[in-house]
Amino acid sequence: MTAAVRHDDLRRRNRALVIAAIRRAGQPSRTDIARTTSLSHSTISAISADLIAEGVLGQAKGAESTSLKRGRPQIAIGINPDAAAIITVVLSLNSLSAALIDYSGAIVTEDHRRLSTLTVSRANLLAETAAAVRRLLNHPGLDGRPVLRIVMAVQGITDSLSRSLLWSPITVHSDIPFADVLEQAARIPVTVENDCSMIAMALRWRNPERYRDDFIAILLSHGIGMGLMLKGSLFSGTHSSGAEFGHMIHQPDGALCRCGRRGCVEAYAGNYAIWRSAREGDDNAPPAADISDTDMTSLAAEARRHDGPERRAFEKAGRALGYGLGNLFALIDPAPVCFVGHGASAFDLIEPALRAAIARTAGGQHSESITFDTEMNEMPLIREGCAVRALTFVDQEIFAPGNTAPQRRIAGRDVA
Amino acid sequence: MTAAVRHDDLRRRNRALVIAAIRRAGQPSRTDIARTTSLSHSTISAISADLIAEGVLGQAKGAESTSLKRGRPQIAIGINPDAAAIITVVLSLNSLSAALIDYSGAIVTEDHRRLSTLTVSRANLLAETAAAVRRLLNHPGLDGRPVLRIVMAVQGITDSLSRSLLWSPITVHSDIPFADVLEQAARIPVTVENDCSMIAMALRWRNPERYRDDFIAILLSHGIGMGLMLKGSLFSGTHSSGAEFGHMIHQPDGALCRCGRRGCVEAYAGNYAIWRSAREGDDNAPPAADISDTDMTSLAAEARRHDGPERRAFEKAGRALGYGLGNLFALIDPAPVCFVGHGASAFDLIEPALRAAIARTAGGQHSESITFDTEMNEMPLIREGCAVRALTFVDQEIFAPGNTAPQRRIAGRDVA
DNA sequence: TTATTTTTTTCGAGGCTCGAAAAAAAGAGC
DNA sequence: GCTCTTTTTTTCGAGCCTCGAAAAAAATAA
Repeated sequence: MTAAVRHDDLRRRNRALVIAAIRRAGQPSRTDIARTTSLSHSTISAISADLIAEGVLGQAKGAESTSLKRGRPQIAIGINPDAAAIITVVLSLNSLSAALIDYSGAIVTEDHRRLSTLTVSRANLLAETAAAVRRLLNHPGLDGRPVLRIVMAVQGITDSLSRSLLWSPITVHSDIPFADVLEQAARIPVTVENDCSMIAMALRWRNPERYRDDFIAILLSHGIGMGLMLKGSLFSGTHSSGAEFGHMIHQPDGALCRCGRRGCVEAYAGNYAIWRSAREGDDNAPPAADISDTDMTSLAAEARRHDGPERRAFEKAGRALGYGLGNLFALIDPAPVCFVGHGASAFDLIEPALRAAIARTAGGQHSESITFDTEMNEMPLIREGCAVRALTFVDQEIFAPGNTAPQRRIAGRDVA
Repeated sequence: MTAAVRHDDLRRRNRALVIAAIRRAGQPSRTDIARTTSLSHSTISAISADLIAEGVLGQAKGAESTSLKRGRPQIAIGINPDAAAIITVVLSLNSLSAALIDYSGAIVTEDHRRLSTLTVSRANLLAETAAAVRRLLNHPGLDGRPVLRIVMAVQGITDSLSRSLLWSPITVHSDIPFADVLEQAARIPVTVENDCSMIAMALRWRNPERYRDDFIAILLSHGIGMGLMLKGSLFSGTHSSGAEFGHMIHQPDGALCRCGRRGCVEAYAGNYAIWRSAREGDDNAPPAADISDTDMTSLAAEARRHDGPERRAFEKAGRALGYGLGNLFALIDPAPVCFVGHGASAFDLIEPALRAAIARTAGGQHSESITFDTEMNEMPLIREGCAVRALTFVDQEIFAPGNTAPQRRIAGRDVA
């Protein structure tokens, strides 16, 4: 039983639809928008006139209308970069990085800091995060734009309302109310998301051909993360961000996992697990805290050079990932997969065992036809995903209503 | 990017909303409907007047208005049972059962047949199904009602469009186009669904307190099936009905499953697996084709009587189910679970091992608080789920439009 | 300079929901 | 038995929204 549809929902949704269409197309004409949204020309005309008057959109008056066609030239409409701004915050192991992004999606400035996440106190972690946001809010490049949304991505489990980090491998603290604290500090709505979910958002934004409605992003790094897009929307658990692929049990009573349990996929496929298996040969040894990317690169090089424990460690990782993916496919059916992160650079070592394992599962009936993709660098993807998400929020919630003048609302918000 | 919202969508959706509210409430007044739908009184008045004029609803003129309150008495509105009818078809191992159900959800008549599904030819299977539908269409109790939808439930995997049975353990045939064939035979829109999905629908209908937005129905019988409700809608795979919980791999290279693979949950928890483990003690023995419920009951009795291979077989089943559920919970977070089918009668033997296994998985952090429910008889649930689904279709697709007179459309449909 | 073509805007029609007021239909009180 | 109160339902006008058709705008082609 869906909610009742009121009359003004109509305009709200169609306004959001128009903004989204422009965002995707870049500089479309009104006719283009009418075609992609399947709204009538009159409606597009009315909505875009409103949005231009409100300063959300701008007419690209630049003489780019070098159309060689006959007839009245199209007038390109674009997102007005100065209409608003958003902030992205990415917290990962020993690093805190924030960015100020204008309403068209362009980066205004970035702010990186090293932060010993494993040792920092709870209060300092929150204070550092708030300080990064405050630095961006005071940045001259902001230039008076109202900052309307902050989206923060963290490795770990967030609550289903996207307000707190419930648990994370990068800190000893749990239930960290980032959204509450940042909202208090900045007076701007905040959302806390899982990093891999943001990777999935970014993948769809970058390559909607391949990553449209159903696909899987798997982050291979110290641990294993997953972002899952199903039927066009991000999958999340009922109480948390869920999708804890790395902690599905691959082998009951198997290798010791960083989470304290046994036999998790991560306990075979995380960096620490591959390292442990290759160098120590003991699945029950306590996981190393941090293994550098360089270490993993040389481990992979060694595995490529000759047969031995290194090669077998990567094979075991592939086998665990394959069975895990196969179990996932049993539930959701096969879908395109993108392996993200530095671990993806060793995908050649992982792939054969992974495919062999998938072929032995229910989801692997057409395992040859499943395609994998790799992307070494996860950080830009995470930031981009946060930006897409934040801008979508702004589009839908702030600029969509149209009943009360949005300018006033923006001006009324305490920004700096 | 959702589709454009047209103006007439509004009425269509609000009409469907009103019908749904009435279906759930039974005999509500217009004021009741306004409250539950949060539409205004005027709108409810307009919509219900239309629907009554079209014959979809009826005013319960019976002097049930024994309200002791002051003021104008409420006028109860109800679904008009004669407005339409639907047919449910349930195909399971060696049984084909269909029912004719009126628009209020009451059963008009039922039609059971034994059918050797494992040996019947493809053509005969389709012919028998079509014949069952045809018998119902010729039943005098139909009484001129237009039959507007057929929903068929089958054990097995259906395609994502709900038109074919892709694979099923109850027959050797695959890719059986039930929807096409039945539509050809009856000239009525047909949907083919997974039986466990229909169980989930029925559970929510029966007990929305417990089974609201997120819950899991697990069918314990010869094989293991699952119906999954997530965020208020039935979960399905991207290409098929998906949710093949029974064929998630519990133990790589483990027990031989009916599906030919090794280590599936079903290969430990299906009836044949429990039987095999208790009586043969060899996990690699080929699965028995059919084990009667009586056999399973006596096996369970023996397991309760004394320690031994019987008891251990049920424990192994519980362990497999527990790890499987734990892996599922890692992805979707814990949710209420209902075990359905004859196998649920041995839940007392399964539960301890099941809970112990869940506690060792990522999803089992609060494993004590997870509640399980059992329901021995799956057949009524499946039929009820089909009925709910079929009636929802009729509500939304047939009676919602309102632009063209529905009466004409109904009359124009070739029914008998 | 005129005709053609294409895009954009304007305008009226038709629907929809909503709030307020009116109408309807009972019980309560004297 | 009559009037007052209370509650439900209907009616009516206002305000939006989308759409199609027609008009206006702005270019090229001849």
